[in-house]
Amino acid sequence: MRNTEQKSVILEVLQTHKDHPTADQIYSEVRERLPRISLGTVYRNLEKMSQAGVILKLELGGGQKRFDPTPSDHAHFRCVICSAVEDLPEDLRIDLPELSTLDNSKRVVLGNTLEYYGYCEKCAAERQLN
Amino acid sequence: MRNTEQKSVILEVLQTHKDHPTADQIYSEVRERLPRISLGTVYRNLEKMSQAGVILKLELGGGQKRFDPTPSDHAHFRCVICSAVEDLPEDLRIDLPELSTLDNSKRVVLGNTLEYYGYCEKCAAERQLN
DNA sequence: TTATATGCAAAGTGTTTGCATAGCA
DNA sequence: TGCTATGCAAACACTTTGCATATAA
Repeated sequence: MRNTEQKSVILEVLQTHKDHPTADQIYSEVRERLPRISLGTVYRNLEKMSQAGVILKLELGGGQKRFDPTPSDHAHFRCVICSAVEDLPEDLRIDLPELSTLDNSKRVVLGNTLEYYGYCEKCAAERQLN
Repeated sequence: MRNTEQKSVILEVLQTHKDHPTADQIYSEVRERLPRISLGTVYRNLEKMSQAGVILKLELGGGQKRFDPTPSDHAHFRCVICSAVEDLPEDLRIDLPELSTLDNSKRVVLGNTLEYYGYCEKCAAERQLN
């Protein structure tokens, strides 16, 4: 993996985020610094970095992939109606079993994500009305 | 939600699965019983049933949504290289915090999924070679 | 009877890819 | 120098949607 300005700007932009931006959110922010960068380059770099374990590619619903600068444990709540994704409080995180207990295969475990799903506050309210 | 033959066949087909088929896998199996059903109908019904909490829509990576007949707790392993999704042994499941502890919002929690990610056995092996 | 569901096909959305050029190592 | 990354645009894969018709309640 070669070091290019595009790649480092993408990573820097991503690291300023506390949430999980989509590729085109990243693209538009990166373009403020590199106006000629292409969306394809953004996708290619995000993909490579997530394969390298530098960042995390999340598939949280809503049709768009999201990217996380800190590949650490996370808990999210996803609404099955409107696809909204909300972060859950840190202290919700539970102690997961030792990764090695996954089984005795040769998988390399980089991390995990925990996702709750259901109706968000807004959709739950609208549901009551029907 | 009206009961139609299409809907019940879709649900029946899904319930024969122990894995998490994609919409077009379901479509092709349903078509053996209802040759004139359309893909759009399959999508519409899967969406409705997942909104109703009857089934679970999973976004596990690989670009395709997957559907699960039993909206119960699940643990998966996803390869960040090849996007393969593997089921993890049942006994891996951990005791999650009481859903009510999520916070004191008015969210309705239907369930949760736990996902590990990393390199699957095959991709881990190929990675060693490089 | 009438509102919801269907089949069909077209449109949409997000993502990937081929190719010629640029630029890192 | 040689090989990887880029920009551009076209192609792709999956999903959603408009519309006229069919059908459950």
